[in-house]
Amino acid sequence: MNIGKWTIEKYNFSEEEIKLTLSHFVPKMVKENEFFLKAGEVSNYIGYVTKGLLRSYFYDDQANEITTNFFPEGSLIIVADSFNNRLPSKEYIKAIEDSELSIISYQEQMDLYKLLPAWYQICKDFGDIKISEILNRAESFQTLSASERYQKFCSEFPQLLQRVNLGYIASYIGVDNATLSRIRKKK
Amino acid sequence: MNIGKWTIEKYNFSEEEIKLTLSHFVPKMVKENEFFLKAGEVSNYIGYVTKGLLRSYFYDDQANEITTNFFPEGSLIIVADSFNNRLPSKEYIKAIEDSELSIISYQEQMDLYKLLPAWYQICKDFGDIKISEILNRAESFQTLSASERYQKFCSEFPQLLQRVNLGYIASYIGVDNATLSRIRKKK
DNA sequence: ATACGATTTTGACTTTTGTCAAAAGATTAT
DNA sequence: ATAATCTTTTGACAAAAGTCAAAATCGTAT
Repeated sequence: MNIGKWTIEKYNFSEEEIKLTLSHFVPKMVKENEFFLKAGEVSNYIGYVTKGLLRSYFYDDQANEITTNFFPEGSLIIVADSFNNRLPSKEYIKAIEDSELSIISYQEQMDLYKLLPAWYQICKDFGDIKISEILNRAESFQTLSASERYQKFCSEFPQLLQRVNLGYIASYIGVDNATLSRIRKKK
Repeated sequence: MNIGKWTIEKYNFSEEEIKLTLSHFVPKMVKENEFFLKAGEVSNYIGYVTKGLLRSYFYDDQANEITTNFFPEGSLIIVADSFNNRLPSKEYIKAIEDSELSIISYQEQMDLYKLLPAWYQICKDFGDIKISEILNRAESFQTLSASERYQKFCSEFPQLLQRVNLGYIASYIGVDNATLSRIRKKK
């Protein structure tokens, strides 16, 4: 089971353990424009995207839709605050394309902690990767101009450029729609 | 041992286990303007701040000093990328005031994993708190204006206002020095 | 192909933020 | 107390980004 960054190879699991882990996951389809999670619900699943593309977003005070993340194949979807602390989510997660996920429920995941002590380690490592990703994102906002953030987005996620609305990208990099259009125009 | 958000109370440790945990920590003083970590070094300690105030910063491409965090009493200092992946740090961590920390080395911490399986859980939970903090920070950049970010900083960290240079705050909220001065002027 | 809706671009204008350099104010060392 | 240094404020200006509304473009369903 090699799932990109989210690999469990390095934990030297036995066949047994791998089977045990995988047996706790179930497949799930999410059709284009359907929700994997709605704001107000408590996130009850971690999802690994095997196919397709989803995005997360929420509404700010002025009811603007703010895109916070894209989840193409190979992504792990965890709505950290909601899933970990059993709180209602602020975010929606919606499929941009027909998508296939492999999901594990909160409860199943708790069971795994008991059956497989390494599961804590795995989850901690996954968390560490998330931390690096978000730090990187915060740093971009802190130090880069709108146009530099767009450049960076393009080089980090070239595959997404063809697959998502520019409006989503604009909001993801924290820029007005019209401004992104102008940024793209000049070179 | 109640250390604010970073509490180990909820893990229902025995006296033994608490002693075991604490025995792995050692005290460390960092005088004003001294470094807890320098860029280029591999971060070898997690530090819990019991007294004083430190900050983390790095230099961007144009050699601007960018403040990324403040660590007053009650903070947990982990330079995630460097500590977890044993990579040289981009960041400096320097004391703004004479500070006292309680630190645990990478190795000691690894030993704790073996002696105390719950240590993984604790570290995962600490990571989850960090994730929420950084997400909150990224969201501020994504959705708030410079002056709103300053307001938010003031209400989130009122104690820091009196204790750190405005220049550090400006950089932390991603705003030019002169701009922050003007923001503060008008009301 | 046509028409509808959604997305993207454009124009004219405003507001926000940055830049640079100088002045004012604080702080520290001698 | 004074000089030297660091921090903060200010002014004049420039650049970046936002706003609003209309036009152009694209995609899809009929």
